[in-house]
Amino acid sequence: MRRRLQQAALELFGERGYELTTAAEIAAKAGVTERTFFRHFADKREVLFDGETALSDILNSALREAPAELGPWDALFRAFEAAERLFVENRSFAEPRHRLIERSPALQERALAKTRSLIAGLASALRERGVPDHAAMLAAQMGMAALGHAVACWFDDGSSGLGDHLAQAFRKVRDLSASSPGIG
Amino acid sequence: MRRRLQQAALELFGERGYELTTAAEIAAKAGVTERTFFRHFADKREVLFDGETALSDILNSALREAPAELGPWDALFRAFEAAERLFVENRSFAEPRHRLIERSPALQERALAKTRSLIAGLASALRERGVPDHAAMLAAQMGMAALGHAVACWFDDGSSGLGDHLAQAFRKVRDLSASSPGIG
DNA sequence: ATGTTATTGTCAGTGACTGACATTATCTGT
DNA sequence: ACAGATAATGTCAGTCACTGACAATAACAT
Repeated sequence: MRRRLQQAALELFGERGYELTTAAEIAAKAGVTERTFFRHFADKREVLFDGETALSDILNSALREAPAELGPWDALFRAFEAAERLFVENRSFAEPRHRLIERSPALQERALAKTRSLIAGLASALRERGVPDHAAMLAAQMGMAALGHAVACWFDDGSSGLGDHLAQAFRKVRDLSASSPGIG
Repeated sequence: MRRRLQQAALELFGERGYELTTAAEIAAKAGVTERTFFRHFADKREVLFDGETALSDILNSALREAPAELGPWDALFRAFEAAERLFVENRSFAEPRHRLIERSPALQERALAKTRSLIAGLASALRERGVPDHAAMLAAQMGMAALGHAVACWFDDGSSGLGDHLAQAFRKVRDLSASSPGIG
């Protein structure tokens, strides 16, 4: 049922756009009532954000299983490497979805919130590895920024694999932050 | 009028919380109609997010005026230094507002969106300095993460100034990303 | 005083979302 | 196959965010 609703929503959003599609229409297309729609999804946006637990699970377990002697930055890199498969497999599904989100501020807000909760999960896993509170959040945000950068470059330039772009992104973060402001 | 509405909203949100306060109540407390409220603010959340242009302006002009030979990381540091005053002066107003936002997912989403548009502005200013497209976004995100970290530490430990925390945050980013994943 | 313009009030309407309760599957043990 | 429990769905009424259209009023220039 959830799948049917998600499918109907994707198609309608694709045709009329997110704001011009009512929840009742989605429900009707799926053959149910509007009320049923809101029993499956907390709100209209949520119908597009449902596969995110998989990524979170992979990242968290990868962080837990990473060698204890690894620092947060290397641990994050390993975690993202472990999630590479997920991105590659979902690419064809993720791209149209991304275009939808781009066109609607409301959806962008929700996407940001989802990313934020992913970051919070990463930070929490880093804290369990002994990283201090705020530093864990900082590292998680840096890592997520690097991941996003890698994915963006990967979308632009498919000739290299996501893994290559990821390693490059991590290097870029190091190089960008290499100078010492406040000293010079 | 905007001020009156914002003031009324702040008080009501403080008493009953954001979700339990209706736009009509805010308007009534300010002595106007609900319709007038929505003429001044695009939506109910926006009443709490209105002073953000000041920060954006300072950062952008600081980035434009920074010496051209400075790399993105140092330029960002200078920009944040230029905005320090703004944070110090608004601290007493920002703290209760922050507590309100923390308590409401809807407000958190909006706050994230505002931060995002700030980051986008930074990235755009960096591009004008010659930083390539995606790298500009990456650097802007890193900088914003550092700034957020500095502010968080500053809230926790007021004994040092925000400037000190900022320099420390930028150092932390460098140190965290210093290792070379994929090599070891 | 008169015309202009910006701000507000009024009203009717749409659409997201919720609570309460009835109805209908779906499943379980016998 | 049957009765009873459990879960998913339908129905309905209602609240609230938000919008468009138009009237009323205030502020201001001429």
